[in-house]
Amino acid sequence: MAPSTPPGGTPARRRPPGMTDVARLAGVSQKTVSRVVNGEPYVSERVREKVLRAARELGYRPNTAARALITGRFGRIGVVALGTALYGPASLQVAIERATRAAGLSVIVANTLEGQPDSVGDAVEWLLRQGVDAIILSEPIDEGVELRTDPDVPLYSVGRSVPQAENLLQGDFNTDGFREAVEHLLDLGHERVWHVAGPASWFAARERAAGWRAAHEARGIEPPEPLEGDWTPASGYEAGRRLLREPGVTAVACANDDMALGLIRACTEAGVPVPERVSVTGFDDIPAAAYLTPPLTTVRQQFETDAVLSLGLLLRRLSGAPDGAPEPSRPSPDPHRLVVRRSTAPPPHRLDEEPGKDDR
Amino acid sequence: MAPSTPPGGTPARRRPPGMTDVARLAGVSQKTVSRVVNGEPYVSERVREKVLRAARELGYRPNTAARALITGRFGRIGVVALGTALYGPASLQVAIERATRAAGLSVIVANTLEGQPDSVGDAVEWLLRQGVDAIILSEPIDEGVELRTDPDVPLYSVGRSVPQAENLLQGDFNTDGFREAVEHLLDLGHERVWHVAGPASWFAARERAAGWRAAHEARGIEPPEPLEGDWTPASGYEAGRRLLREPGVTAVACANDDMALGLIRACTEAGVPVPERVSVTGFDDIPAAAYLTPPLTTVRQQFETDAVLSLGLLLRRLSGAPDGAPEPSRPSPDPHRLVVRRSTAPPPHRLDEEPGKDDR
DNA sequence: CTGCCGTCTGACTACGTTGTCAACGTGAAA
DNA sequence: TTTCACGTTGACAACGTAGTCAGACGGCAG
Repeated sequence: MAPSTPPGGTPARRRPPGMTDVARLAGVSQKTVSRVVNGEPYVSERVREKVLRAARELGYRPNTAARALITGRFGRIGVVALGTALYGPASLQVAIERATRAAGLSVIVANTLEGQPDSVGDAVEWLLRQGVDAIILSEPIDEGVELRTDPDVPLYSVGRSVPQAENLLQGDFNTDGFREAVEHLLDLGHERVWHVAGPASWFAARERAAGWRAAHEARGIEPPEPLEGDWTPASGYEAGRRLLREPGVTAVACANDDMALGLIRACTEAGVPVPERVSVTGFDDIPAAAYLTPPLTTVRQQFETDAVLSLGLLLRRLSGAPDGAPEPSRPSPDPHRLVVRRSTAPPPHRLDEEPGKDDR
Repeated sequence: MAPSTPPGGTPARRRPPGMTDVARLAGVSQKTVSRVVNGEPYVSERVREKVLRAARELGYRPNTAARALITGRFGRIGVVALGTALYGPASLQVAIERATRAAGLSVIVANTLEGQPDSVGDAVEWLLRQGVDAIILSEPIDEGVELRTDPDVPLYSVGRSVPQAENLLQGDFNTDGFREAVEHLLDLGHERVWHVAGPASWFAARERAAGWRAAHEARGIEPPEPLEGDWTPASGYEAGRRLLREPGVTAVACANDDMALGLIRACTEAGVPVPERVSVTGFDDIPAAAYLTPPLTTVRQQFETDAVLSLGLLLRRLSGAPDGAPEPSRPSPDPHRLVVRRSTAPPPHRLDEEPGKDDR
C-alpha cells in the first residue's frame, strides 16, 4: 500500500499561493490580480469576479512583506509603552490598537523597563528595525531621554512634549483636572491640601503636582510638603501612615485612585474616619472607585477620546490620504470631570458652620 | 570648490541605505554584508570589521520585509486578546511581549470585541494577513468559535482548550484555585457558599464555577443557585443587593476581586458587616485587594510564570533552534495560592460572643 | 473610412534580501 | 610536483508584489 505522502518524511513546507497562482487559475496576468486586490480602477466587472473567485478558491492572502518591500511602507505603527498593567495606560493602549486596526494598519508594541532610561531608546531602535511607518511614545516617563530616530519615521507622543516628537494631545489634562480636585477640597473649607504624588519621573505625576500647587497659589496659600508614592496602593498606605502622624491634616489629594485607596485604608486602620476627619481625592476614576468604602471622589480623564481623535489624523495620513484632504476638526469637549462622591467633606472644625464661601 | 550638497533644493525622500550601499562603502560584495549582518561563519575578522564600520557609518538597518519575503518567516507572533484593561489579561499581555522581544521576535496584537463572537475569527484572519509565524489566543472567550486557520501558522491558546490550538498551560489553575477559596469558607463553618460568577462565555468563569461546585460536591452539599456578573465592581454590587434579600447568606465567593469589592460595598451600605455577618472572597489578588476595607481574602494566580515558560519553548522553536534541542523542563511550582485576609470569618451563629468590635 | 480617446489588460522591471553554487587562495597530504 | 580540503568571497537567481509603459479594443466624431 503506497502512502499518500511522498517518501523521505519531510513535510516539504508548501509555498502559500501568490498572485501568480491566482492569476494562472483565473486566466489573467499577475498584474491584474494586483489591481483587483488593491481595488484599483480600470478592471472590468467580469474579470474582477473571476479573480476574486480564484483567490477565494486558493485561499489567497496578500504577502505584506512583498508589498512593504516595494512600497517602502509597512502598514504598521510602533507603540512604546511602559509595561505596567495600570488601568490608565492599559486602556489607552487598547484604544490605540482599535483605532489603528480600524484604519487598516497594525500595531507592534515594545515595552520598556521602568528605572532603566536607555530602554526607551532601545525600544525605539527595536521598532525601527522591525519596520514601522510611525512611532507613538505612550511611555509615561521622560527623564533624560536622548532618542536617535529615523528622519523618515515620524515620532509622536501622548501627553507630554519630547523635543523630537509631536504631541498627539492638545492641552494638559492632568494639571487642570487635578487643580479642579484640589479646588473642590479648598472650597469645602480645608485650609490646605496635602498631596501624595506619583514618581517624579512620570510627566503625569509632575503635571498633577503642578495642578495641586496652582490651586494653592491662586489663593495665596502655601502648600504643605508633598509626599511621593509609586502609584501603588501600598505606597498610598505608607503615605497615609506618615500623614496621620502629622497634625492638622484634613485633606489629601492623591495622584491616582490606587494610592488614594491605600491611604484610606491607613486612615480606617488608625480609626480616623474618612471623610469626617480627613477628606481624600484620587485621580483616574477607576471602575472600583465608586464602590470603595467610602466611594471615592476623583477625576475622570477623557484624554483617550482626544488621543484617538488625533491618532485618526495620523492614521489617515499614513493610509495614503493626501495631505490636502479636509481634516475633520478636533473638538476637545469635556476633557476631564470631577466626580464628587463621599470621600470628601468639610473639615472637622467647620462642621457646625455653613460653608458660605463662594459657590463657584 | 564644488558644494557638498547638490543644487535643486528638493529633499527627494532619500532611500534608506541597503546592504548594497554598505557593500560599496566597505569594498565587498553585498552577499558578504549579508553574512556579517546575520553572523554567519566564514567571514574573516578583517572584513567583518570593515563591514560593521561601514554599516554604522551609513546608519544601516536591515530590511525585515525583504528578509521575510525570501525566508517566508516574519519574526513576529500575533496575539489575539480581548481588549479590556482588566488587571489579569493586561499583565499577561505584558509578560508575553517581554518574553517575545527577549527572543528576538516581535508581537502584534489584535483585540476583539466582547459579545461579538465572529471577532475572534476576524482577528485571527487579520493577523494571518499581516504575516505572523504563530498566533497566541490570549482571548478569554470561547463561545462558538469556528476558526479558519492556516496550516503553516501554529495556533496556541493560553488557559483553555480550543480544538485547533495547543494549550500553552499545563493544568487548570482556575478550578483548583477557586476550589481552595471555597473550601476555606466551608472550613470556617459556613454551611453553603454563594457564588457570583463571571460571564459564562469566559472559560475562566466556567472553570472557577466548576471549582466552586466541586468544593460543595466533595462534601455532599448542594450548592445554592449561582449569580452571574460581568467582572465589574458594578455587577458585584448588584449581585450583593440581590443576595442581601435572600435569607441565610453567610458566605459569597466572587469570581474576581472587582466583583468582590462591589459586593462588599453593597453589604457595607446595607449595614451588613463583612466578615462578621457575611464572608467574601475574590480571585486574582489585584494590588488593591490588601487595602480594601476589609482587606480581601483572595487567590493569587501565578499562571503568568507558567505561560511565559511555555512561551519560551515556542519562541525557541520559532527562532530557528532545531527541534531536537534539549528543552528545559517545565516546572509548575505553586500555581496558585490562597491569601487569607480579613474579609472571611466563621459564620455568625458560630460566634460564641457577639461581634462588638465594630470600628465604624 | 480615419483618427482619437478612454477603458482595460499584460509584459517587464525593481524592491532588498537570502539561498545556491562556483571560484579563488592557501596549506597540507599524497 | 599534483591533489585535495578548507576557509573565504562573490555572481546570480529567486522571493511576491507594485510601478511603468505599451498595446488591444471599442465607441464616437470628423
